Amino acid sequence: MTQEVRTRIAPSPTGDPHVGTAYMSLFDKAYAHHRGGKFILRIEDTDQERYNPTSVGEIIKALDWLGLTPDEGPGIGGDYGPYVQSERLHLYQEHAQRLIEIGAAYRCFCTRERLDRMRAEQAARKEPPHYDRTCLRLSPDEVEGNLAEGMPFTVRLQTPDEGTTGFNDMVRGEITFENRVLDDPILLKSDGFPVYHLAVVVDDHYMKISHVVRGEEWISSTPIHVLLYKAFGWETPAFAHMPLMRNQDRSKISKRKNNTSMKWYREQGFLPEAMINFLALMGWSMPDGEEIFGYEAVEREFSFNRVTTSGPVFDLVKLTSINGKYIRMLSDDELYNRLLPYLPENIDQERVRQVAPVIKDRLTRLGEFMELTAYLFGPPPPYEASLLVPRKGTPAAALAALARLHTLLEELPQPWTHEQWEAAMRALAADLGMKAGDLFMVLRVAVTGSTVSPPLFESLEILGKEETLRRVAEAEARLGEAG
RNA sequence: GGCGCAUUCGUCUAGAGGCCUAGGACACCUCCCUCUCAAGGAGGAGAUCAGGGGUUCGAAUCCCCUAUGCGCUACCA
Repeated sequence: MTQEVRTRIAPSPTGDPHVGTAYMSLFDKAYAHHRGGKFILRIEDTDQERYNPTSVGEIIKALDWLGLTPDEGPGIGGDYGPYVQSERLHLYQEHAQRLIEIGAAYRCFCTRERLDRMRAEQAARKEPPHYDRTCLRLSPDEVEGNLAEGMPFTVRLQTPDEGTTGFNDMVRGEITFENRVLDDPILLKSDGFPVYHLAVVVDDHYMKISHVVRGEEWISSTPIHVLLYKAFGWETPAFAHMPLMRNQDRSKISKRKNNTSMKWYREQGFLPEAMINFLALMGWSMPDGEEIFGYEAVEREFSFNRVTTSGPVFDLVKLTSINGKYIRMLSDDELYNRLLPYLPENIDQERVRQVAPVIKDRLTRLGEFMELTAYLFGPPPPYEASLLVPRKGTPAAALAALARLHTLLEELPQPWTHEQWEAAMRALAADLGMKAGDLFMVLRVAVTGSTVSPPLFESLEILGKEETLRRVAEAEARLGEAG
């Protein structure tokens, strides 16, 4: 029997849930599940200085929202916990100790100050920065002495001086590094916390991670990880380095140049399924070229062979376009339900139900609903009387048109539905010597306060006869004052 | 600076030696539909496949060099 496929996402809880975390999770989960395996969440909170306690919950919430809920993780359960690194400290310490014992790692008593000075000198000499191995040359007695004095120390991996270390990347093929360019990395910090390199290898091993799927930024440190697996005598997992999402200037996506918080996308009213579709299109494509597809399709079709190697620019315009498509695919009832979290507390929900189908084609984000339809829930925004006057018309003519419109609307029979009045209004326009479109525009401005609006007739129906007439009367007054 | 990864329309991509006078999507333009705006439909413009050398009967696809971009180069991840 082959080994179970297990992938993981390992975010550090340092702030808002990052869109890059969602991006990686999508492929992690899709691949694992495609192979009948498991997707694991592990929290990498070994950097105490950047730790943010609310972040873990936010990350889980964001993944849930997208439908990327992990199979194992903190608060979720699983047989390989704990899934938070700060609860596994003893493990890293034991393993660092083991590396020292077998001669693969050594204690380093150098202070930050000395290291800073050393690097400054190297830079001055135009040498690449690297640890000078002062502490590797310490005699056993010196080490014992330092320990006895209680000097703080870090643990460094001793990297080989010769040969190469490589690995086969599932998206990029063979990648090899000269061992001599490898610096002796710190594995355990002086506060007893591990550095990423140690923690990730120990955890991935004990959590039985079979495929390490992560960002391209990790390629350079993979040889260290490979060396660690070797030192421990463990089997190395498969690696897949995904392309990095980019800002418009092609630098690694950042919150200065993009909205990187998943919370933001949710608040704006991007649909999770649109988000998934968009993310899946970055660096991956469906075999049949389909561009609108859901998570199930990604899971069914996913393969690292179809992952692109160059970093895609994150394009909010395209996301918005996809989001609009998904909104239009919603039934009226679904749209109504999805809209609810984006509405003010005391809104008239029945009216929302009426408005939803009318606005559907015009919505690009759920959060846009109120700004597009405010005039249907309250008075129209203030507008200049001149807006009521058609381009080639006069204020007097507009006023006359409004008066006729007023009477017409008043006299129209119930039920108050537009099929009845459209013909009558067109006739009125002809009678007034106006283009129907111009007459409709006068009414539109009177009712919506704008020359750009959702459909006029449906708007009148929703507002009802009384409110419509009120607005027409007000427009007449406004024009009267102005003229 | 060193090392690594990358390079097809503005952007996301298709493309695994002949099907490519390079296809699709977003954005853009035109037209149709139309009460405005959208949505929808039909068209259009847009890439000498980074550049240069090879290999081959034939290269966007394979190899080499150069350029450019990005990443790493922390007791961050």
